[in-house]
Amino acid sequence: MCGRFTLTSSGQELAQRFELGEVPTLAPRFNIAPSQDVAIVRQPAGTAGRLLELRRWGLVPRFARDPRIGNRMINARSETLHERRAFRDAFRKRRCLVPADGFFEWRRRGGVAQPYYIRRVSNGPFAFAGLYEHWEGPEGACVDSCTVITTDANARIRAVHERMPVILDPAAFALWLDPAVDAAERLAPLLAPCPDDWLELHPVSPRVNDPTWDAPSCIEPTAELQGSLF
DNA sequence: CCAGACGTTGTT
DNA sequence: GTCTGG
DNA sequence: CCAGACGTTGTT
DNA sequence: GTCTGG
Repeated sequence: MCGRFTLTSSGQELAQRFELGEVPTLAPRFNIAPSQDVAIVRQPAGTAGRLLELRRWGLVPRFARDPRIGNRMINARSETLHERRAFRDAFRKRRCLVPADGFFEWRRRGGVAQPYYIRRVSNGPFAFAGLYEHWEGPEGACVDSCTVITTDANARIRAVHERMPVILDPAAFALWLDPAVDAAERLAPLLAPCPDDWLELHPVSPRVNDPTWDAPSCIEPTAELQGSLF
């Protein structure tokens, strides 16, 4: 799955990769966690242009009475998107890209959870497939939120974890973002595990476990944690 | 009909 | 154990 | 995802 | 809002 990621690329790199107009450089983030604001790229209905904006990570369905439900909607399974009530409408009409330049997965063995950092071999920004939603509560409260779609891990990632985020081929961005497209049979093929050779991974310090620790040390390679001696 | 969920992951 | 917050 | 709380009453 | 479960 995907519960932490990084975004450190410059505004220029993001603008180039996602075919955006001028984008301000965001503060580099080495430990983006659920409930925090994340950048997304979307194409509003009735337009041909893309825009980058910030949204809360953890999708709050329109029908939610309590927006805290979003804390448990940080991922959506690609296999069941089309039938889940919480995601179905967003899958048809509100798809987005979630720019990232790496993500974390934890390998559990015995009592030890070893975090790994995973990034592109070519080491630049890429896109998770995502969905977004707009929620309005009583008294004018509103939340603009998003979620990251998951799929089976590819062979390389499977050494660490059984699931991984969907990473879209840039050639698929236009179709994925087009709000006029709502044919599940055209979109489903995009939601596959990315090729093994796109990604590389290395173990990192468990400092990344603390969602308030946001520093370059989150992604520096380290030795594997030692398991319990007992 | 009404009430209650609406989700994923991992672990057992 | 389960939920909330980051 | 992980970390940290998980509760009420009364008093200041 | 819509579906599932009772």
